[in-house]
Amino acid sequence: MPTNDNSVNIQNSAERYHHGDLRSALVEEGLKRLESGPAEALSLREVARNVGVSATAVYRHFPDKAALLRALTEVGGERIAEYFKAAMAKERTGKDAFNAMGRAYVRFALANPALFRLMMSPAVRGGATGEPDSQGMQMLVGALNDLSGGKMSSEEKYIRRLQSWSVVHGLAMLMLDGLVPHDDKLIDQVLESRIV
Amino acid sequence: MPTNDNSVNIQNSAERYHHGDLRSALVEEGLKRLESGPAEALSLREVARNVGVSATAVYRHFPDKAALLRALTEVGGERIAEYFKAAMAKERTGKDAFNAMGRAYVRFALANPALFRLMMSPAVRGGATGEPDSQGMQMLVGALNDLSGGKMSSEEKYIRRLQSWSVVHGLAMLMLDGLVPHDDKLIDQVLESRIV
DNA sequence: TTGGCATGTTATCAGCGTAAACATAGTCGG
DNA sequence: CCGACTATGTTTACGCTGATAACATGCCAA
Repeated sequence: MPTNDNSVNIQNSAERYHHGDLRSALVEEGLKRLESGPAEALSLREVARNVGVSATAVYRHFPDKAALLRALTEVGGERIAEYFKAAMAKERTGKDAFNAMGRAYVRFALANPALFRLMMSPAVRGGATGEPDSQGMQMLVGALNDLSGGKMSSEEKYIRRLQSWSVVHGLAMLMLDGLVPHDDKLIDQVLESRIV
Repeated sequence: MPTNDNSVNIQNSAERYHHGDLRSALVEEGLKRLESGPAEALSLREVARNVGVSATAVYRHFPDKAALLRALTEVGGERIAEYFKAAMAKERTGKDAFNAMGRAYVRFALANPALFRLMMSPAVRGGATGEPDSQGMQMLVGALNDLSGGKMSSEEKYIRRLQSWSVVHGLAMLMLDGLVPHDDKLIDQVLESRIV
């Protein structure tokens, strides 16, 4: 028998008084619910119910609903970073890399609508102004900086960065909100030709 | 005494059983509440309370909460159209006109955050895909079409239109979500230099 | 072994959207 | 002028929600 088995003992967790790893289970269930509806339609009670635990058990792991949602956005940050990594792995040059990142950004948004919205929502990000410091955002900013040529002032770079982020973010939101049809080819076309 | 006085008889409407023009009052109060918080934080009961009417009176004028919100977006459509008209009145050439419209778009969003979000939210627009057919959107589309030169195919025009809308919409959302500081000069800079 | 602490539960509260039944009053045909 | 119809209000009630307080359980360390 191994001495360092730190995995949680499962054995039909539904019947045990203590769940074992309730926090993770709540996060996982929360993510699952975000796949079938917006964050506003996510109720703590439903999450608890689906995990098989009382409604108020959630409060042993999260001070309130916003805290659970914040935990979900952290997972979202990790996931979009994976999208970016995969996109960057193929394209290496500045322009191609940024285009790949842009596609990844929009596709992530379309693949995870509720989660993406949640990640961007100010209520859950604490209302603090400034770019999120997640790994994914840092990658995006890096790609944007690589993209802009060396002869620009730092202010010019900043404006370029904002322009690029705006196109990508705007396209993602417009598609998410059903104002523009979801169409992979369209994403490429909008992000490709670089004159606006 | 005039014979054709079709104005509502006011006289201390709080004490009369019938309100007189409850529907308008509800819409007005709804708009006021949107000035101090997001649409998700707007409750029918609170609106009714502030208007001085019972909670369920709302249902004589709107089948459900979404219907009231939809009425608010209609007012929003009229208001953004006014922004656009004012912007277009000054600048007439294609490029300047579009820049002016873009500034108006972003400024409207920043001046009416909750209302703007509501107007874009798919839940309230019935979930139908396609551009909203409000007067404001038609003006925006018109300006975008004017902007693109005559030598483009209609598909190219469409892509250009999407790109322009994406920058403007993206910048608005990023500022609204607190990811980019609210700064009038920044708006001009991002919308001005046309190479992305 | 035992006592404390982390982690569950039950009971309860106020607020929400909404439906059903009832009340009031303005309008229109006789 | 009067009575019924209809539009528009109210009261009551239901089930859902987020959240707090008090109580129960069981793991772990002294």
